[in-house]
Amino acid sequence: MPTTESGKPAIVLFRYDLRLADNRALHAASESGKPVIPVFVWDEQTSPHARPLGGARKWWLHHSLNALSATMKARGATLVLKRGKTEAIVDGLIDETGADLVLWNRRYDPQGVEVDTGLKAELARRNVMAESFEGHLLHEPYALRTASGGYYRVYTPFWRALAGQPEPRDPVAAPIGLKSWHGEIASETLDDWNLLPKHPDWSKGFTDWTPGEEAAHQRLADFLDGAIGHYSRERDRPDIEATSRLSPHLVHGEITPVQIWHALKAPKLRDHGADVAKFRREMAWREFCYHLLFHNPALHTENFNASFNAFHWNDRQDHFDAWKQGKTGYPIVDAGMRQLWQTGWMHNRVRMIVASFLIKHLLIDWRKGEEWFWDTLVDADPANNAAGWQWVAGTGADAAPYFRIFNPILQGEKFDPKGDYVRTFVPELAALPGKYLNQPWTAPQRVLDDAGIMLGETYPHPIVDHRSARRRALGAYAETR
DNA sequence: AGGGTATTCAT
DNA sequence: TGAATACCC
Repeated sequence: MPTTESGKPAIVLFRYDLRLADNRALHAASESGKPVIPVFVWDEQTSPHARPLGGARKWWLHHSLNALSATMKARGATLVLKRGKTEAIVDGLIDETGADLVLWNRRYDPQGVEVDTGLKAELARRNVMAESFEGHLLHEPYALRTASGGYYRVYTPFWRALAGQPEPRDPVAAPIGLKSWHGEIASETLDDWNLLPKHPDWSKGFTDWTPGEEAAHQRLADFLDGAIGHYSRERDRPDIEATSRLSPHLVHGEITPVQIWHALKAPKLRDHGADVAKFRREMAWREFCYHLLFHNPALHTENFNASFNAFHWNDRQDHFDAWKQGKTGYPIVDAGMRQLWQTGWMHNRVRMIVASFLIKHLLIDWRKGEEWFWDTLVDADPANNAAGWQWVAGTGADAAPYFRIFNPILQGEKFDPKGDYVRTFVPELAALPGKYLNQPWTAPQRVLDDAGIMLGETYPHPIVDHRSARRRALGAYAETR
């Protein structure tokens, strides 16, 4: 559009796409030559099914909005904050500013789609232009279809289909000069939103993280300079820095998978083809989960495989509490749960172990675990979290077979061979020799004494016995088949 | 992206 | 007798 066409402003809606680069809506607004009004809309009200943001993500959102706001300010623009129903907010802004164009990046969670579909209809009714753009996936969900027109329910064919797609679009640069709207617009303030945790101690351990677009790209650069070199071999090792840790940046849209995909083509990675390929496959899991969510709005509340609906879950609160607090008596499980609470994040391998433990050893409903993760993970993702839990539970798409029950002792020994991870997050076991580290209850009394451990006092006895819990789970699952 | 156990195989 | 293998859960 020519820059002279209209002095009327364009509204750019920000949701969880807190970035300037590869932001197609912002880019198009800027290209239009119109003055731009950037608005972050926090809408948990339009859709009755909207899921309120968890605590850890609220912490992240607070800091990420601060970062985005500052970057915008440096470019002469002001980020407006609004909370409430999207349509009402946009209507109000149009009335206030005379805006005749609204732009946003598409979302793929069903509640987001619902809100944006409603908005589009409202704008059409008002005769205001609306434009939506490809959002935070490599490919639009409707672009990948099985031969029979359905969506993929199995990962491997999904991966083949994705790998057979044309390269994802090129990322777009951050707009060079943002022509901002200079009228006064009432904005809410971050302080009003009370995003930071009420228990201030909680987020004290979130020191590994720097929310915001700049930090996201720094994280990617660090990963490509370092850990990706041994990604394929070490990605399952929670004691080693071998993963990208990009997930919280991705879920807040500070960086896009498209940017990452293209960054993986850097010449310096030429000798790491296997690692890059492995990482791309993990990116494809994220994509796969979003496809599942797109087609299954209740992915976090309903068994994907309905034959599990009759399954009888255990509701022992004391077991659930022990799990949440990292006091199950199984060191690798407890280390994971404490890493989660202390840092807002947990290594993926350990997520599978603790989830398997909750579901199979304790027979507690996967939804309860999913909710806890939703509240405590800085990367809590509507698609990955729900699909991941269902995968472990055996209720999900392409799920782990029901009889696959992780042995927390063997998993600890295999993936934390030196015990560094357990010793970091379960310090009361730090002096225990590796031989007993994942099964302290088998250590001779003298060894426990030497390590300063009193089972039942300084570290709990196992809350369930592995062998009998395993048998119980197999029996319970067999009944539902 | 597993575990447990019986059986076979290789010293 | 311990390491691979097979096979079921």
